[in-house]
Amino acid sequence: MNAYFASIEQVSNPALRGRPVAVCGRGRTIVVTCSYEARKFGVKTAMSLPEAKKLCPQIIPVYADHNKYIDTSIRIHNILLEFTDQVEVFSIDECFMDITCLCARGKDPSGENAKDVAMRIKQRLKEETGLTCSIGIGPNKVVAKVGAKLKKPDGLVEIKEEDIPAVFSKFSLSELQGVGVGDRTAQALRSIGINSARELGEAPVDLLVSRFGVNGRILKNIGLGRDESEVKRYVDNEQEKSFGHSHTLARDTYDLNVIHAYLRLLSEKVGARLREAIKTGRTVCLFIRYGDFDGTSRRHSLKNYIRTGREIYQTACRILETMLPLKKAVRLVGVGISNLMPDAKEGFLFPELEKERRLTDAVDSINKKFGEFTVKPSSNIIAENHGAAARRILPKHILESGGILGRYHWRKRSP
DNA sequence: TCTGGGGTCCTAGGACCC
DNA sequence: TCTGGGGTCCTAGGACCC
Repeated sequence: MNAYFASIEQVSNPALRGRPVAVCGRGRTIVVTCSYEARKFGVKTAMSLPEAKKLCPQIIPVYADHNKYIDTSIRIHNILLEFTDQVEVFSIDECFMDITCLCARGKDPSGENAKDVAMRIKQRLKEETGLTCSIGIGPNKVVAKVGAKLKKPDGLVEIKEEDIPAVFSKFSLSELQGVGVGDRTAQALRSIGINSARELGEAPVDLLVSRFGVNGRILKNIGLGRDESEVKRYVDNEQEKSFGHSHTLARDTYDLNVIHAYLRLLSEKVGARLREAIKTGRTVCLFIRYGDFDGTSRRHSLKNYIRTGREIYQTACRILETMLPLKKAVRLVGVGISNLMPDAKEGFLFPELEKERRLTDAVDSINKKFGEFTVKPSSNIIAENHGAAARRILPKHILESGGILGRYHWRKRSP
């Protein structure tokens, strides 16, 4: 999809159409995606918002609404599934499709070729969602993906088998970005004298394997525009293996109260995601990024599977203790859970746990109806305000509390 | 007032088991 | 007193993707 998040915002809010829009986070943030109107001013993804404003003072920042983008993606998948069940989800705004069976290819002179099918897909997507996309057609996924990058927005590029060597021989390494040759790999390749797709394809496989391990062989194939992997069927797309949330603090801090408050908030988010997916997990990961951008993560695996924000928070706190005292001010905290298992939803032996399950179920159903964090632990207010005032108002035991309804807080604006 | 937030996969080394 | 070999699981950390 083209300028995906920004385009969705423009479709859902007519006031944004034709105007420079930057979808971004809250606080110290960057441009996640920007509209083509903003790109004309030189605004790019990953730029800080102040930087973007310098280039384009009239830019309209819009706070990213991830759930909206996921919903749109699912609508797009359903449209693609009208064409074939071989729809492989690659990212929130990219899919591979195997349309071989849709192309009559010579058998029937009046039949469709790949470009006809692609035009129909583009048209359907435009009608149903108002969004444009760029489609690349090729004999394999690597070639199709490179093709899709060649013309944006609203592009359609076909690279035929016989044209691959000619097309790829023109590419520099940076044109292979997004196909498995990121910045670091490109840098490493340059350091061993490989500067283009052609040189990558011609490089001895032993050299690449000794430098890049299992990826060495894949890299050589990318240089040659080769890819043996199949397009997965939609039903065979893999389930998520982990959930996580992270947040950059308004200011770098050593204040453990602030850090704990954010850990609690993030843990609640992760727990809610986990329960929505009807899963439990047993490995909690804590990620800290310091003011100098140096980052570190630690994990801890539990014997039992957990499902609540409180349990995730408690585990994250234990991990945090192993990282104390803080050597540097903290810029970002992140909490994740992995080692997932389907939640059997069976009853608990202990009444306290059963009570907590009923509590989280009730909170989840309220939040599902009225919005995220309509009901939440009181300690979350601290993170949301991130101010000394909130910290003074709330006693320590509330910060550390969890799972008891009386200590949950009703949001003022809630219905 | 440079530098978000969501993920996956790979590797190396240690602990532990049989 | 000396001490193999196969395997799994866990963790830290790096690289990469959008």
